[in-house]
Amino acid sequence: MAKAADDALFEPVRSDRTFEIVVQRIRAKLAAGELRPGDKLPPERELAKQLDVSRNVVREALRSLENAGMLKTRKGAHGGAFIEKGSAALISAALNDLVILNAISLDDLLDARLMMLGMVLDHIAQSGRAPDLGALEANVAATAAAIAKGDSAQRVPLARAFYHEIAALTGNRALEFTIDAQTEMIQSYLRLRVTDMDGENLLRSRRDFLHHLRAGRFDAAKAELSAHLERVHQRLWSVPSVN
Amino acid sequence: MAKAADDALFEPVRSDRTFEIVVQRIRAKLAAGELRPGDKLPPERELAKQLDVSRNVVREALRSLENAGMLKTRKGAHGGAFIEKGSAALISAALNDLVILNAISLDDLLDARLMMLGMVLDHIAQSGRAPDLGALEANVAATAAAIAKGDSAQRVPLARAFYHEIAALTGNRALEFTIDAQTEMIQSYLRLRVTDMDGENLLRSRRDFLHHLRAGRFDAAKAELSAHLERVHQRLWSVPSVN
DNA sequence: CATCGTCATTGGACCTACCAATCTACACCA
DNA sequence: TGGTGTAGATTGGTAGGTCCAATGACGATG
Repeated sequence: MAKAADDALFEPVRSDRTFEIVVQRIRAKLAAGELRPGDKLPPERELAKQLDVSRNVVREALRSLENAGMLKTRKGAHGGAFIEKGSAALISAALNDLVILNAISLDDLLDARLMMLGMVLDHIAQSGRAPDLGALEANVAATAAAIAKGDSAQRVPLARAFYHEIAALTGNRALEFTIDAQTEMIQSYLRLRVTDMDGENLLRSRRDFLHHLRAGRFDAAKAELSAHLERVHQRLWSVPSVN
Repeated sequence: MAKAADDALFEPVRSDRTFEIVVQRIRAKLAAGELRPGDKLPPERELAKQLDVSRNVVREALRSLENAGMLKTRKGAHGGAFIEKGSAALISAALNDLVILNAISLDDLLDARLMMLGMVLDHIAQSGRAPDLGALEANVAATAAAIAKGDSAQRVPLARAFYHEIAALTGNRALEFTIDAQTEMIQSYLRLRVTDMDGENLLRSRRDFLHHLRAGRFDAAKAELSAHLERVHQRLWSVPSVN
């Protein structure tokens, strides 16, 4: 019997597993806009009955969707599976897995982020429009306040927001998400390794950066950002892991 | 009974669901290098016995890992769950979900990719080193051959490879993966909407691009790339969906 | 020697039962 | 009256069993 020529005469009758079909059905409803963030799916038992599959299959499908960040489940009386709105966590989880699998190095990730932040500034410079720096100003002010109060718990989310606002200067959400994902991923490593950074230095760098931006000196801003991140990254390797 | 102050005195004894713990265990073995791509996990029944959980829980855990692209399962005698090596599919799936959830628009994604490709060229230009164009030359040659033979099936993967090789010029794997993911994601839309592009035009653009690169005219190369992608994207909106 | 059938292995699907968390409603007591 | 606590209903989480289906190895058969 001829074993599968280059173009098979017959394709498999049923390649997909049942739970994958269920996933596709739900994804389709999402793509079609029939299900929107915040909506609740029917209970597992009900869903199983409607789709005529076992509850087990439904659960495996929900697991896939939940893992992909499209769902969250809550127990109890008015619990269930709720549609989430997308977040950078989707991408940062993927990046994290790629680092775990040794497909990319942390070094490359750091460089890539630096390059992309620089790209954002280049893009702004090239567009000729003066960027709206309100969010960045507010962020630096909040950082100053947090440092003054010694509130180090606030520093990590503020740092994340800082880079987010830089990305947001482009108005391109795809870039925002990508850079957010990189920041999240890198911060999850920093949290493990660095105790606390010198607040004064951080603040000076942030203010210089902002100052350059306001004056339209994008190259100088880029250099400042670059220098700051270099210092941070340096720290990442010099401090031993706390693992 | 005091309801949860800002900093809870006691954290929940067990917040994680059992299958999540199983996922963490397996991820940990991956991160520690005890499990490497290609390795096989024990059979579900065996794993359930070892971890002292139900087989159901094991299956849900495997579903999560499989969905994250870290595993693939095969049925049958010598089947099982095998560790995968990472791929851009992880990120492109995440991007796809974000588009589905309306968190980002296809437009932004197209722009972001264009910006990042430009960034790569800027980076090369700035580094001063002459890039190794071997892979790109080969790709364009293969594209020419495919067009001459009328082999349109080869065109899509060749186009993907083309952009991959551009990203690879940086030697930064994180960028490679990110750009690959964008390309994959966008191609999955193009495949739905565009019949076939004019081969002659494509080839001319590719050759011009390469010619500029060889001569070290990075800005001209960038402009050519940009113009080409503009044409492609134009097409994406002008041709009605076949859905 | 090729071909076919058999069998062990392993993932895929189903089912039932029960546990655990959560919210509602209502009875109960101060 | 009003708060308090308890019972019940709803719903996800876990257990553990049965059977089916695909796969590959091995041996029987022609």
